[in-house]
Amino acid sequence: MPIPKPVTRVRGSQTGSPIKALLDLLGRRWALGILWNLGEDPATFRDLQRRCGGISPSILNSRLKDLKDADMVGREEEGYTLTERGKELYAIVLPLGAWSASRSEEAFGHAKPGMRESVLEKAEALRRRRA
Amino acid sequence: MPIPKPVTRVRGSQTGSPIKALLDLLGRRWALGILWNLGEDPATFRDLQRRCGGISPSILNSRLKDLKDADMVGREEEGYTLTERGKELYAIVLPLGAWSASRSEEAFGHAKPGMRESVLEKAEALRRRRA
DNA sequence: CAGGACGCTACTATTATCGTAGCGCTACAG
DNA sequence: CTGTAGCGCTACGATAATAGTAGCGTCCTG
Repeated sequence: MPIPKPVTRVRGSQTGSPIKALLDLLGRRWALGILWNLGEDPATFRDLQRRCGGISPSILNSRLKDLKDADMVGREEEGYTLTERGKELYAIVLPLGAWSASRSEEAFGHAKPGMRESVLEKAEALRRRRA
Repeated sequence: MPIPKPVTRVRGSQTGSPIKALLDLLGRRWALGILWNLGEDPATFRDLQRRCGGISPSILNSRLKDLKDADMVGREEEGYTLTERGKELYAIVLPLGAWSASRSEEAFGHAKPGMRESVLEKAEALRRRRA
């Protein structure tokens, strides 16, 4: 099950080329958030729901379906988890965490205490894992 | 949940930490697409509209406003263009292009003619520019 | 002046998302 | 056995986001 097939287009976006399909998938609300929250460790449905700040189950399920169709997440014993493809994607978007933290600090002058660290730790953790 | 107050929040998402705010912003439809299409060179309003495949002007304008508020895009003589911050972000998501192309190719064996090249050229171009 | 492109705004129709309630299941305690 | 609790998920009405089309005012060029 490939990346969003060029056939399954969504409203308006004429999803022709791969990049458009991808941007389209990631452009759906919570898609990136789910990817992000599954990045470090698997999570159960309700767990994921909590991590995302109380996302409604209908949407969570719908998004999970999208991501499963795109072969980004799979379902294992421990719950939902990223596939190889999902992990690759996660690795790509990972820098967003550190970047947003530093940028936010610069912009609003107040990074949330602990947040920057936790984000950077995440990045660090993955880097170590991949080494 | 005590929270900082980053960008403007949207429906439901309790946009707390910087990363959530960012994922929220990028999670809006066409946000990534606009970023992507502005990556290489500036574009006028209608030009951008065409590049995004006929996105409706109301949404385009709304998204541009969001991105301007987030200091990602600015408006210059030549049209809309990425700010420094926007370029940083673009640099982060740039690999998505090549990745989606290769993944798509692997998945259904046929990259859209011309697309893969154009994507890779984009990456190449930026790399040269930054070197 | 006509014609065209531009940046947008206004408006309605359609869709996506939210929020809550709740079902069927398992586990585990009383 | 009964109760309580968590789980994965579905259903559904309410509401916000997006699509799509039309068009205004402006600046050009001819």
